[in-house]
Amino acid sequence: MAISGRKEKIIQAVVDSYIVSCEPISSAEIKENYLPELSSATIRNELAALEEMGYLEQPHTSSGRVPTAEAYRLYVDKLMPKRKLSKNELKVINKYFDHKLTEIDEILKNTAKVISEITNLTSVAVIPNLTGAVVESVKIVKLNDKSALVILVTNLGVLKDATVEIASSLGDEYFVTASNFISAAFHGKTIGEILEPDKLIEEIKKDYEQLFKAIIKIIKDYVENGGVGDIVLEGSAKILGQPEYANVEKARAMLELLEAKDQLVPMLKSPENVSLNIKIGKDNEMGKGMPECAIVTANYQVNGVSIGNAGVIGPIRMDYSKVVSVLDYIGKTLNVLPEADHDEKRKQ
Amino acid sequence: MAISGRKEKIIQAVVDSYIVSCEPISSAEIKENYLPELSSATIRNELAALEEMGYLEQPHTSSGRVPTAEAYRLYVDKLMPKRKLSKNELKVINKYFDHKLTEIDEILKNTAKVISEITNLTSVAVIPNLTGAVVESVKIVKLNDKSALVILVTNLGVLKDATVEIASSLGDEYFVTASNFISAAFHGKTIGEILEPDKLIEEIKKDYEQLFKAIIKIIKDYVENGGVGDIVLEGSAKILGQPEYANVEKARAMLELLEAKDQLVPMLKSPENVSLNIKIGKDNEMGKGMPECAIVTANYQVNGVSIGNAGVIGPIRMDYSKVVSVLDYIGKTLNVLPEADHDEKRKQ
DNA sequence: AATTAGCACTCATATCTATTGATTGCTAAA
DNA sequence: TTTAGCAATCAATAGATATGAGTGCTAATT
Repeated sequence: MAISGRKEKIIQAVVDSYIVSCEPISSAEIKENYLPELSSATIRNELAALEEMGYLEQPHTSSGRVPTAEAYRLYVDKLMPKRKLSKNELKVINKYFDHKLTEIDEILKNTAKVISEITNLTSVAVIPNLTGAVVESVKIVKLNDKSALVILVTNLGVLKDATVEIASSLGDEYFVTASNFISAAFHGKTIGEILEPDKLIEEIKKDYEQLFKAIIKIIKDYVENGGVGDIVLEGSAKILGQPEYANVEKARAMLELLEAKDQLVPMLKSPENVSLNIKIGKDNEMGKGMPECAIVTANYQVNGVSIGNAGVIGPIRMDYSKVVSVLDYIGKTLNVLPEADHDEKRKQ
Repeated sequence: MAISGRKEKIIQAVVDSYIVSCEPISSAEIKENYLPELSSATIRNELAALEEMGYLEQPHTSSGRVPTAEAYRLYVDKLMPKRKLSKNELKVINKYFDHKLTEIDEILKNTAKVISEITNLTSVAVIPNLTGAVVESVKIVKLNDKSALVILVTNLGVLKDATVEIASSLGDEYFVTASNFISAAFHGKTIGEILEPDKLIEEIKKDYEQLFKAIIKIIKDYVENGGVGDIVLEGSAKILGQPEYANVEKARAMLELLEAKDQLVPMLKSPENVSLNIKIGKDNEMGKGMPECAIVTANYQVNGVSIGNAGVIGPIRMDYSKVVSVLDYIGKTLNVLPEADHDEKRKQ
C-alpha cells in the first residue's frame, strides 16, 4: 500500500506528539490537536493500516500508538517541518562564536558546548581525519637533556603533544637546523603523502635519520589513533534528563557507551561529502548490548576547510527538527568565522 | 558517655556490613556475623545507646541501623582495618605503570584510570598548584605570521598550550634570541616569583616588552585557572552502579556536579602536606543542592616532587579501606617510578 | 549490675482484589 | 468512504489484608 497524504499527516502527528511527550498518542488526541477535520474512527482505521505497514506500534492493546524507527526515518527524510530558531537561541549561539577562535579544537569544543546547551542533549565532536592536512612547517624544540618537543604546524591546526627522546649531547642549534631541514622536506606535503614510505626523502634520512623516524612515527600514531583522544563530549548528564533513560540500567549502558570513546568514534564518522548525517536506531552499526539511540552529526567547515564533525547523540525520540536547525545554523556561522588563521596560511 | 571497646566493635560491624550491602543491619545479623558471643538483646541495647550518641540511625522504627557520617568518621580515623590488595589488584596497578611515563598529565591520567578500575568508583585527578614550579627554560616558536607558541618548561612539567599574537615581520631568529633572553631571566625562578610584579626584569622589558607581557599573562591565566581544564575524570558511569544513585534524580545531580569541573576543583584541593585526605559528607564545603558524597584524595609525588592529587568521589558508603589501600599503594609505586625526567632536571 | 529471653508493637513491603478509565476494534448506519 | 456507537481489553490505581523483619521494654537470670 502506498502512503497517502493523509497517512503522512498522521505519521507526522504521531511523531511530533511523541517527540515532546514521550507518551503513546490516541486517535482522539490526533483529532483534537492535529486533524480536527477527521473523526477519531477514521483516524483509527488509518492508524491500524500504518501499524500493519510497520510505521507504528502499540505498547499494549488498549494504548495509543508510538512511532517506530521507520516512522522517524520517513519523518526526517520527508515530513519534518523546517524550524526557525528563536531569537534567544540565536543569541546564545552567536555569543559562543563572537570572539576570535584560532585553534580547531577550541572551535570544536565550543561547538559541542553550544549544541548541547541548546538541544539539551549530549553532544559530541570529533576531530577530522588528518590524512589530508597539509604540513606548513615542523619545529623541534629541545626541552631538556632527554627530550625534545615536536611541533607540527598544518593547515588544520597545530599538533604539539609529542615528545621524542634525544641524545643529551645535542644542543639547541642542532634542532634549529634539523627543524629547517625537515620543515623544508615536509612543507606543502599532506600527512598522507608523508606517511607513504616510498616517498621518504633520502638526504634527510642521512643527516637526521633518528629524528626523522621518530617524527614519522609520531605522525603515524596520531593518524592511526584517529584522534581518539580528541573526541569531545558535552552534557553527558543530560542523557539522564530523557525519560527513556529513567531506568538506571539503560542510562548506565548509554553512559558507558559514551565513555568508551573508541567505540564511539566509528559511529560518528560520516561518509565523505555528507554535510548532515542522521542515523536512527539500526542505522548505527552497533554490536549487541548497545543501547538504542540516534545520532545526528554535521560536518563543519571554516572558510571551506573541514574541521571535523559535531552533533548530538540521544534517544531515538529526539527533536530532529530543532537539532537539524541548530547544526545547520552553526554550520553557517562557522563558515564566516572571523578569519581563523589556518586557512590564511595556505593561501600564502 | 565514652565509647567502650564493645561499642566500637559494633560500629565497625555496622559500617563494614553497610559498606557491602547498603542495607540497614539488624541486631540479629550483627550477632550472627560479627559478635556471636553477645545476645541480640545486648546488642540492641548498645545500638540504642549508639543511636542516642549520634553514630547510628534507623530509617524507620522497625528497621535495622544505618551508620551516620559520624560513624564513618570514627571508622576511617580509628576502626578501619588495614586491607591488603589482592595479587590480581597489584598486577593491574603495576601494569599501568610499567612503562616509562614522562609527562605529568600522563601519569595523572593513568593514576585516575587505575584507581577507577580497581575501586569501581568514579575517580578524579587534579594537577597541582603551579605557583611553586621552578622554571627551567622558556621557548617561543613562531608558528605562522600571526602567532607563536610559548613553551614553558618547569620541573613539574611542560606548559605548551598557549599561543601569542605576533607582528608578522618578526622572523624565526628573533624568537630564538627572545627565548634565550627570557629563558635566562626566568631560569631558576618559581612561577610565584615571576608573577610578583616588582621583580620584573627591567632589561628584558626594554627589548621584548610585548612578548614579555604576553608571557606573564599566559602564566597568570594558567595559575589562576588552577588548571581547571586539566582535571581528569575517569569512570563517571560507575556512579550509576552505586545503589544510592538508583534514583535517577540523585544520579543526575551527581553527574552534573562532576561535569561542572570548576565547582569540583575546590572540593579536591587538600591542605598542604597532607598525603591522604578523607572528606565525608559535610566535610565537603558544598553549597545547597549539592549531592551528598565522600571524597578521598591522595597527594602524589614522583621522586619527591608533588605532581598533584588523585582519588575517588562517591557515595558516603564506600569501601574506605580498599580505597585507602589502593591510593596508598599507588603512592608507593609512583615514588619509585622509573626515572621520570622532571626531577632529574632539577638536580643538574 | 549486666545480660538475656520473651513478647507485644511498629511499620515497610508484598499480595490480592476491585475499580477505573483510556483506548481500541468492529459493526452497522449514514 | 466515513462515522457513530458500543463491547472488549488492559494498564494503572487504590484499598484492604497479610507478612515478617526488627525493635523496645520488662522481667527473669547470671
